[in-house]
Amino acid sequence: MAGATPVRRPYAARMAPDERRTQLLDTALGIALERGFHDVTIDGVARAAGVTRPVVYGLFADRAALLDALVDRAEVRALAQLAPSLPAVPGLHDDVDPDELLLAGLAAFLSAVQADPDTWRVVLLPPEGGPAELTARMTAGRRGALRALRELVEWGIARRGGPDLDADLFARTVLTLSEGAARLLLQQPGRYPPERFAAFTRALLGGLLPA
Amino acid sequence: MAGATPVRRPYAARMAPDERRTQLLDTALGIALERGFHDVTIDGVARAAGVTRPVVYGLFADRAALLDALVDRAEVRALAQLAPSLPAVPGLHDDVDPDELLLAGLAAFLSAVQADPDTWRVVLLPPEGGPAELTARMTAGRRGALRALRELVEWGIARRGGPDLDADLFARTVLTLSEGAARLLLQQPGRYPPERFAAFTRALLGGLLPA
DNA sequence: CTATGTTGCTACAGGTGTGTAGCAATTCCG
DNA sequence: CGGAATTGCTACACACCTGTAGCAACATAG
Repeated sequence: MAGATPVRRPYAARMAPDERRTQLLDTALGIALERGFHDVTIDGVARAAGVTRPVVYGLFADRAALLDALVDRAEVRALAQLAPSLPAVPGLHDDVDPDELLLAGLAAFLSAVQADPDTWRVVLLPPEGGPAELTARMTAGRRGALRALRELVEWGIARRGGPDLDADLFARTVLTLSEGAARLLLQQPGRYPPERFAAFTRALLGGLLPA
Repeated sequence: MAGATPVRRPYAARMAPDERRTQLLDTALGIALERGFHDVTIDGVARAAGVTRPVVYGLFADRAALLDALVDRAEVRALAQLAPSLPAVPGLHDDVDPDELLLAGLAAFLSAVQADPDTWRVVLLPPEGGPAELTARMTAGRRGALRALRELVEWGIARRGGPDLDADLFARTVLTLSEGAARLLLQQPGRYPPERFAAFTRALLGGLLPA
């Protein structure tokens, strides 16, 4: 039929590098949330953004760099939201109620999650499938969180005078349950509003009064 | 140099289908545990097993079927180990201590994990990266476990007479923490022996005595 | 209405994986 | 020892992804 009309691709809207960069990150974010990190490919992102691969390569060195930038942005955002409400470890005799501190922390965390769900979805996503660097990175982040929590918890246990709990396990418990709560909140905000977790936690802690 | 000697591949040891099948599943298991489901490919399994792809295709229809068989086997094994110690829901007035029931359940679970770590590693592996079917399947399994747990927990809360806890959240808490404990046990059995979790749980529950 | 920089595109070369058709080596049994 | 029957292998046709080199379209300032 027709004599090989080469069919040039319609030119994508031009965009300043910064703008394109965030557009591409948003696109990558969408794919990561839908199908996991392992399905974030340069090719896929380019197509989803309506652009060709070289455009992506102009802004990110390779797939690893793209993913890195993606979680980097998420971490920065997440921390920015959280930082204001991160409590320092009080002194042993300060007049601070450990239970209230924990509840306040949980509330702050959950409301951050609620305020910017997609960011937190990334942070909470299992790193499986990403390159090893990514996994290492996210594991390191979790370890940091755990360390900070453990200090708080040690203070809390000493201060509180209830049962003498294993601080390490308790810190892990708090972290794990908080993440679990966040996941439920993200999946079914209707059924699992923050207040529900607050009430549950309060009931648990209330039962744990010092003898 | 040489006149195109075609270099035939050394013939792999012949094997009856059933035997080969389990060999391939074992190989796939190894890869899954090392690098996650997403890196279990027909090609990779074939190579790791010292065999060519058609051999694998002779036993599994495709990658999805292979993964399905893999987790299938793991689920069967896991359930077989667990079934003997799965408690039925006691009557409201039966003479059973809910705390002891929970502790016994945890102990049984952790000792199953310890007895067959690789099987449980599969069950506890995040399904991310596998095909959607796999994710659906593993999610369904978790839902089943949760349903069973919730019934037990409802009984326990009523029977116990402590604080009136949200049964759904409590069941989720137990499930999440048990999984977490299993993961720790699998990663660092030295630092996190089953008794440590038992002691921690006992301390927690002990603090929760009915008023 | 050009000239120049910017942004995007095409095209290539290569890697790894999927799934299938048809042939070749082995094994086993008469 | 000589056929089946069984088991494994080679080869092919795709599909999708990675990176890169060089060209084409656009935008804007003069």
